[in-house]
Amino acid sequence: MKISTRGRYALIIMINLALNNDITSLKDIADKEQLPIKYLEKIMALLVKANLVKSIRGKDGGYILVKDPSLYSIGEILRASEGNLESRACDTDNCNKQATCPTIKFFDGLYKEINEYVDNKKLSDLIKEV
Amino acid sequence: MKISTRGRYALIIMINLALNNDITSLKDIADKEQLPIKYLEKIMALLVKANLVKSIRGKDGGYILVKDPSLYSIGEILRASEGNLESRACDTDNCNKQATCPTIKFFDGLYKEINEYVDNKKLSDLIKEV
DNA sequence: GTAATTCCTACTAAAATGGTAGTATTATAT
DNA sequence: ATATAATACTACCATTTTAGTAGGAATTAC
Repeated sequence: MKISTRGRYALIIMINLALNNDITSLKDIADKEQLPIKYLEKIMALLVKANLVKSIRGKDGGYILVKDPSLYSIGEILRASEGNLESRACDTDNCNKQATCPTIKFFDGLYKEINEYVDNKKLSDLIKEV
Repeated sequence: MKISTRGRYALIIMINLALNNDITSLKDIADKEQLPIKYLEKIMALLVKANLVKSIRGKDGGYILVKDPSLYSIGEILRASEGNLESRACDTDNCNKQATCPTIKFFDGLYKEINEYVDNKKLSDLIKEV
């Protein structure tokens, strides 16, 4: 039921990019936040792949947001880094009891609550709260 | 961000006890639900320890609920089986950046949402939904 | 050409998950 | 009393996930 460090670091990366508002190297973020750069690299790859940030290669390269911080929901950042936020671990498609399973509605309701919360919160909201 | 099978099986166990409304052996539940009895045993131990069910040892023994299904929140069942439902994996007590960390409020808000949802849902609600 | 950066692939240690196995203990039915 | 059927307890284990580390290739500014 936890957001792992992968998702949390992704948020921290995005917050840094939003605050810096310019091309920012991973090294700068890693140094400032005291986080392992090699691990951040892997997380950044997920964010790039999801088109949440643009990368600029070569010397003086780095990363930059592709839109205004107010247009990023926390949900899209977490989904890009953590995978979907489904709270039900079972696979209803391959479950032969799904028609009568009393837990499905509960899990799907929880899923909806979580998604609503994370999609309504924006990256810009996190920055304001500092 | 998932409830593992541990929590889901705990719910299934509790639903079975509620529906049967009498002393019920784990074997009966395992057979009916086609789940591994030895694994359910371990989950049941957590439920007993949390005083959610009473165990009756010896022949014709089994387990029985200690209160009406409407008095069990799903939250207390999940917390007993899964541990707390905190969505933040970092340890704020031992974090030297907590004063300025912009993610804490977000995580604590999500935690609150999740707990509200699971605490308002009752075991009896799941049964009605079958 | 050099330095600084991203990109890519592979490896790894530790923890969590989802079990299994065997035995001890308890209490009931007969 | 004893066989039986149940819970209680302890130890083990395979797989997956998490949280990294390592090394180098590709790219670009200067």
